[in-house]
Amino acid sequence: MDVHDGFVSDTSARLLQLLSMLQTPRDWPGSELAERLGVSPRTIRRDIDRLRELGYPVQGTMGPVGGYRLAAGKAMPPLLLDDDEAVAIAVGLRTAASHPVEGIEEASVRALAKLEQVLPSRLRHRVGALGAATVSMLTGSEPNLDPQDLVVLAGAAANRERLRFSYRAGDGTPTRRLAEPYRLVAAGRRWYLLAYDNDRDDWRIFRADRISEPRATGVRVPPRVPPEQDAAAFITSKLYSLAPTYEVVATLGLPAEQVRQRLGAAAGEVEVIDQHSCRLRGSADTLEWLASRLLMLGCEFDVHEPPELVEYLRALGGRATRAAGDV
Amino acid sequence: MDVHDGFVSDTSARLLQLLSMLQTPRDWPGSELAERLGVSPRTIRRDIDRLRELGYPVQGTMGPVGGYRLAAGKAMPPLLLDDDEAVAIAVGLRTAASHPVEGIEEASVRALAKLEQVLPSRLRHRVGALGAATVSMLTGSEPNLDPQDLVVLAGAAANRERLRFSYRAGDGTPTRRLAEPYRLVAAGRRWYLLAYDNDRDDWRIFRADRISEPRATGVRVPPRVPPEQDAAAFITSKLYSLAPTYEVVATLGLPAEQVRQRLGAAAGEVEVIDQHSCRLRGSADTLEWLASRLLMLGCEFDVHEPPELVEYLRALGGRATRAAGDV
DNA sequence: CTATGTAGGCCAGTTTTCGTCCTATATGGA
DNA sequence: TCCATATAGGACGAAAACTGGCCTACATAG
Repeated sequence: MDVHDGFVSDTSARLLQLLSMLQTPRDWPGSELAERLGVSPRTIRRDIDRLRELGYPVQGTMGPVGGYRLAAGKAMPPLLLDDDEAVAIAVGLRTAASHPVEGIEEASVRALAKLEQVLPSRLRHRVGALGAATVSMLTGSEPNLDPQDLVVLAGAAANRERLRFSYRAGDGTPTRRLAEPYRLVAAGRRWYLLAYDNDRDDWRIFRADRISEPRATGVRVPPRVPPEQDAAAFITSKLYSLAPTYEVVATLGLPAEQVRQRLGAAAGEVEVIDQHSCRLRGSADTLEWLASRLLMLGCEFDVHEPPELVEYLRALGGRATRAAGDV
Repeated sequence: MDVHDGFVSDTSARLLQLLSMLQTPRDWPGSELAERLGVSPRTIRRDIDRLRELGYPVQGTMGPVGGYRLAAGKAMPPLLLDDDEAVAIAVGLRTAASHPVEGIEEASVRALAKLEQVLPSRLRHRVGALGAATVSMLTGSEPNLDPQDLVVLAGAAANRERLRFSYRAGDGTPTRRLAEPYRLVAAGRRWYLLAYDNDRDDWRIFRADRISEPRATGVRVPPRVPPEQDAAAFITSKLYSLAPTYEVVATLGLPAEQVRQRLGAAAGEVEVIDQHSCRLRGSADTLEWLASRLLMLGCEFDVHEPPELVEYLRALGGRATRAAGDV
């Protein structure tokens, strides 16, 4: 709990502290709130009213064991976090940004940008240290994508700031770029930046994990007209040339229902074969990801497509068997 | 952006909206803020002053391209999230709670509890749907732990509320329990609840993933004296009888430096053998976790200890090889 | 039934807040 | 170099809000 109690007896400051206390999962008697905030109980009751008028439903239970606490309303109240909680959220969002969850990719980065913008520097160190240990976990041999860079890209896109960064192409040669970012989008577990390349004088799509050292120049540019009215159309039209996706077909030795439950509905289509097996059709963008999910099911399975996955599984199986070879 | 502009011309409400806008990663000219909030520019400047006095450093840049934005200060300002961002944070925290990051386990659950307490119900559905797809990913065959239950446990512990839940013992038989939770702690990727069992009249440690349907009774009980002055001591003394941990010894065909970088420093001790290989000693609590991390390295390796891991790798290797067998 | 908690009306005195002036200063671009 | 535009902030009067101290009503646990 914040212990910078006492003065700054501003009404607004008191309301914020009140919100902070009420977000704790416990009941606060009005008398205790009054004492801690240094005002009369009557004022506390008025403050509670104020919060309610602002749309934050403070739930008050009567009787000797009663008290106030903040309940769920129709709008999100401002979250008042202590240091540890802020770090925990930042770490969680960084991993979420590295392994985006379908449907909330952009929101994750927006939230991370919002948080990192105001995160005290002493906490930033902790986030970096903790994040480093977890980020490279599922990426396997993928080049690791720094969430911090993502935040810079998203910020520049939102702020219409010109951006300078170095980009290494598919063959590994790095180039220095100057561009006006338009949007940062996620497609199939990868991040792409749609931007107007000032050197090439044309629109380009950059893979975020090939961008390094992005720096916002601070120069704001007027919003440029995207190549097509709908940016999403342009992206999807060009994306498949950039994103190698694998179409999977496999037979699994597990009831269809269990597979759906374990893989989640987003995994693809699951057809029932018989009581003990099913067929899975889906798509993914990295072999490591695919192989990991299939093996984690713990059941027997046959992979029919794609051949790359078969090859990868053969190699992985060999490594595992050899690792278990000489005890 | 929130578009419930206009009235509710309360000073506090305006300050909150101002904070909300300033957290966006862009610059806001004072004139635009004044227009949106329906007050004069002078009032905006005064509000900015107020925020600064509250400890939130608003950074203002002069000149024709200037504007205000919230910078990182020494304390966390209240986070004002829109719906999508709140959902993204909740999803991130749920996965973080299921796979706790060392050092911030409790903070993750505290933050999640704080957020879920005030999360509007319409967003709660989305969180549930999105979370279900990701939670069961790394757990493998582990019984999945509902983050929602964790929140209830943490809340009850913080609020000193008596708790009713059903607990299934190691042999699978479920029992109904009534207990006074003391603390929720994480140890090695698992959650444990230290509580006073009212039926048994003694202190017990419950594994959180074996608890189902926890319900806070709403009855607050006076804080009970923990069995030893330091709860952590009691827990660690009893924990190892509950938590099966595996001590790993393996030889990896990868330079020690790369292993440290890829696995993170927390993975264990890495000894240099020669330029191309190293020896890893560490501990983990699930075989799936161990095997996955080792295989994701993509290098050849030999597992010396424990025998269970060898056996698991042999089985997994067999499955992978068979899956790749008939193309 | 009683103690304890929330809920809220009323009133007077005080404080804060707001808008409209004003000037000073820093910055980017023509 | 000069100008337009931005932040930064002082002074003042009118208006609005806030606060504390009363009061009563009502719900709940023991």
